[in-house]
Amino acid sequence: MKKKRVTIKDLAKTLGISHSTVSRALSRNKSHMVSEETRRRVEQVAEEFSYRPNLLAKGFSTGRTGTLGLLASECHEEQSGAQIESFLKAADEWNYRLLVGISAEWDSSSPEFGQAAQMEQFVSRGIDGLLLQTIGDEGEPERIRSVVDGRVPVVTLNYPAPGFPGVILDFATGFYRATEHLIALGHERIGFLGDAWDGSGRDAARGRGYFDAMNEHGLHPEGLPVGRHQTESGYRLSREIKDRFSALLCCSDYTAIGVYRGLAELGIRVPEDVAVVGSGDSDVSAFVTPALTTQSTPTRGIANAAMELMKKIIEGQEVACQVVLSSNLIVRESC
Amino acid sequence: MKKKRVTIKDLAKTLGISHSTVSRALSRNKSHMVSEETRRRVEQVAEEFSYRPNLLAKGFSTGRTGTLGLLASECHEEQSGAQIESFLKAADEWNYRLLVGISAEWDSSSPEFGQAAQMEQFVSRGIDGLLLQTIGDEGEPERIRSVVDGRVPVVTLNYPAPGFPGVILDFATGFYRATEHLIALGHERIGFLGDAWDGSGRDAARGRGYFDAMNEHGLHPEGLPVGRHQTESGYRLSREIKDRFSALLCCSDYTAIGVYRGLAELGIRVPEDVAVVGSGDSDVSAFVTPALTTQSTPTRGIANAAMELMKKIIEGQEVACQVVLSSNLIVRESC
DNA sequence: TTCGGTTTTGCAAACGTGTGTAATTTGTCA
DNA sequence: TGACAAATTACACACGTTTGCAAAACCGAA
Repeated sequence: MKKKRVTIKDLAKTLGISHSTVSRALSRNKSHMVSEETRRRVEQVAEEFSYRPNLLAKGFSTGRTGTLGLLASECHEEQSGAQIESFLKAADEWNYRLLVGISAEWDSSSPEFGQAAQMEQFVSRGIDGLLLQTIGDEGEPERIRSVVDGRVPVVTLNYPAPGFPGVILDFATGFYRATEHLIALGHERIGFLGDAWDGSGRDAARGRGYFDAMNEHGLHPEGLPVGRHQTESGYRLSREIKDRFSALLCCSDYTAIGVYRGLAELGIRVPEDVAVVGSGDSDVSAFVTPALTTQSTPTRGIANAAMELMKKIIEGQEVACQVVLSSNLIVRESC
Repeated sequence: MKKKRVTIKDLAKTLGISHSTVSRALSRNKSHMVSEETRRRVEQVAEEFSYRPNLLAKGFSTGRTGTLGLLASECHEEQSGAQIESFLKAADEWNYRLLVGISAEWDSSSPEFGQAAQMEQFVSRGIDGLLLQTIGDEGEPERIRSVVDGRVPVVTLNYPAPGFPGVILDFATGFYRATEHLIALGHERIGFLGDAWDGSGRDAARGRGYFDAMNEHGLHPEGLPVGRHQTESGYRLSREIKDRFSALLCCSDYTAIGVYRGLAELGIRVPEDVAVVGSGDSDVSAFVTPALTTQSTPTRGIANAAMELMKKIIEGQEVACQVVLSSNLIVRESC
């Protein structure tokens, strides 16, 4: 069943030349070392035999595979999916393949398949670079360093790790503005739904913006930890809101949609009784009722910036350590 | 900067034995060819040097890489993202890595980066199997065969391709039941929102179920093509609905949510004036108002079934050509 | 024709691992 | 102690490609 692949040697044999010449003829940048004449003949035979290079062997030989590793965080299923898609498209445009993994927060019972193991797997498979979307304190820089150990360039995503280049969306300023927006509307009891315990955690940056804005206006910040950002989490938490808050900042659109539902069941109206702000500008956010005011999240922009950074590092350039993308508030009907 | 990796030869040298012995000592299934004594010594030194096998070289040598290719369709960003995540988790559990690609419907201006090219890339990279989620008539079996050519086992996803094993969710029966459900509620003017032109297309199976149910009850089926399944599509289409229909079957939850919004703006109530059914049982579907009646879509089940199938094929077993998973209707408030 | 230089080609090694086969060691029994 | 089988190890090659270096071919000029 398994057919033998056509190799470079097969071509060489039928052409009556050495396989190294064939190799040179087919490699784009070395083709000046081969006469135009033979290059054409080689290409013709290659076409005829529908030769496909063994990229495994090529990568093994050159140390370059044209493959990047993407270690994504399992945050909110749907939202992180959109981000993954953006990376896939960006990588495709830069002519890279992507080995994708999800750092397993969901099953800590088998630590051997955790983040570090995935990273090692990727590195062993000869990736040219690693896109790392770590969560919370899982991403201790030393641990990353110990695994990768300067062998593979790393670009961190939305999580500034000292010493590693990365791209981060400026959630802090985004949430700062969102909070100010709510304050300007007259709100004082503004709650924060997200995991920003003691200044770290998944939503730490958003939390910082929120805290700063509240403090500067002499207001008392108060937050509710969410756990996994799912619609259900927002629904569940809405029970604890009652009349504690007149406005809510959610770290995910989906959490916000869950809040919508929960509040509605309690007879609390949005935005009349409670204003709600989301984050992510997800596909649905503009179409729920009331349309959700949310923080824009340019997944394609993040992906492109990360790829650009990665490309530069691979090519040996020095790069600015952190690329910061700004996020603005998309004001709709929910506040 | 780039450090040299510790190889099997390095271990051999410090141990004063040949590298082939080291190889055998470290390989799980051949370790009976090595004395217990040396196996221990090898493992100890390997640990000490923190040896990591070069999986590229291993794959090159053995022809097995432990990597699968997943060629996903860009359907609806969020929904396909959830399915991709399920595959990643399933693959991880079976100890496989996933090379992920998206068959580029979004940029047909560069056909060289289309589906066939991605498949070739994957095959050239030495994947052990290909998970293929094709759309519409893009997935002509001959084309797949010409690229893969019996070299790599293929499992198709939600798209039965003659001659290829695959796993499909029984959308047809699911939509048949959904349609019957609506008919039982007294609806007669039931519209279908999806791409099932002339029996093929992305939503063909759903369309079949719908058509069958309508015909069997002597009702006139009528469908609106959607294009990309996004929330916005549903919103846009809702303008064309007016009072043509008293019930709508949407091939995606997100389309349904868009319809919600559009109808609301026109002063049409759900479910009083128009009943709506979605598909996908996405995270948000239970939390929109009214909670969406939808067709369940077990992404994990699909992923697991596909992995199981793939594993069997790789191990050389004969397999049933199509695994069919059933889908049931989750009745909520929208009809 | 011969020389020097340039272009083109071939040889051989390298990348890290697996594996068939032969060589060596070990163990057992007479 | 010697012989023979069994267990263990070493040698060498394979996998497909790239690449440094030397050899060959070519070309123009003296």
